[in-house]
Amino acid sequence: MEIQRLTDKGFTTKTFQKDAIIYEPGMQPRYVYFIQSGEVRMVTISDDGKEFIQGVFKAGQYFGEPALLIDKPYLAFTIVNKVSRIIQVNRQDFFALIENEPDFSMSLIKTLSRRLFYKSMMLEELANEKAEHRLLTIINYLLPDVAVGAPLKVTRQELADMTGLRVETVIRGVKLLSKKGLISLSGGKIIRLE
Amino acid sequence: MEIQRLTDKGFTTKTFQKDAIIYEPGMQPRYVYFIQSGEVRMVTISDDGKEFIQGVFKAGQYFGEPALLIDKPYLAFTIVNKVSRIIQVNRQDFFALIENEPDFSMSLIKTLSRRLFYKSMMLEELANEKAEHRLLTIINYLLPDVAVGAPLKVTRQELADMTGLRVETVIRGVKLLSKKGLISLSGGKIIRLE
DNA sequence: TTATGAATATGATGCAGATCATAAATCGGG
DNA sequence: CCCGATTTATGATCTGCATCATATTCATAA
Repeated sequence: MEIQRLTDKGFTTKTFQKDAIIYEPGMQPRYVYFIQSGEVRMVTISDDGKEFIQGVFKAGQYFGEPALLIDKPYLAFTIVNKVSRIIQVNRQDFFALIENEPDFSMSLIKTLSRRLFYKSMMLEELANEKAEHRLLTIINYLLPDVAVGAPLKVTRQELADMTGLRVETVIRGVKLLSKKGLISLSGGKIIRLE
Repeated sequence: MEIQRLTDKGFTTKTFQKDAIIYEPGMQPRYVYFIQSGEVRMVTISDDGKEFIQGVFKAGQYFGEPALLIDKPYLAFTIVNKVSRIIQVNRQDFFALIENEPDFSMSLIKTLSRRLFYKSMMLEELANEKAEHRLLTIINYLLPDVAVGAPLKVTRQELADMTGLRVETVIRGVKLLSKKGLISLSGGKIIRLE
């Protein structure tokens, strides 16, 4: 995996504690961040303090490239969910990585494409669909990542922050979806069937 | 420019008439589309027929790569705005392009990053901000592309379809923004100052 | 010019979801 | 097993924007 190759090359790891802010909107990008372990969330926060989850990144993934690549200040906060060990790769080294490692370049292209896909999907939802539809869409998007019969490890608040809704609306919406048989609940948790 | 190189290599051009649908949601991607001339829009359409503009593509640009790269069916329609001459590059040739032309690969990465940036910005707007704020944001996003003193060539309906609002709301919103001095109008058109 | 369709405009009404308040259930750590 | 904190739950009210209806203005071709 990419992280291994980086440590082999002598890149060092930095530890960030829970709730640490790795960068915030307006800052000029200096690094691309590769996660060795832990988890971070990328969120925008409106004037009245409401978070919107732009993405969640885990071990083996990287974040912060788009801003660095097009040389524009960050739009979002990146905040640590679980203590994380992170490799900061500066602009020069990152460009070298792209130019000298064709398979990294290809995987970056695919990663960007996947994120773009997700954002296009959510944009359509936020622009045109109402609460229940939005909820069903992210739930179905998240479910394939959990084992059959296992629950979705996500709070109603997190669903709210991914869909631009409010907790109360998510709580009511999830209940309705379950009543309609479109999802199945078990002890409050959303369960993957089949 | 990339298009020139493609025609040099013997790729041929196909003409699409206004309002032609190049692809639609659910279709399996087979090509990446390079625009030689003309203009297309990429839109998602909700059950009740409301369009959301995911992007607009003009001469020299290409579209359709993300779906092809991650091998998932299209999410959106791509519809011709103005008669267009388009080069269809199939999967194999497109991958060859990425692998054999390092500068194309880099420009693709930057293009994807720019689109991602735009979508992140709009997601925050649609999730958290109300009509006036959304309008000010796209207007300020679009303005740098027009000459100083020139008007924005965009209808209220198009602004509506980019922001997830309704025409009436856009009309009232634009008027308010101008009253507040946040934008300037001239004969109904939004003007770039300085 | 005038006709005709598109774009802009404006008022009235309805409704989904935000907001506010308060409570019950569940969870994680000592 | 208990306790404080987090998460889920539920009702009441408020509000921004959608929706509907109907003009008016603006372009463009005949």
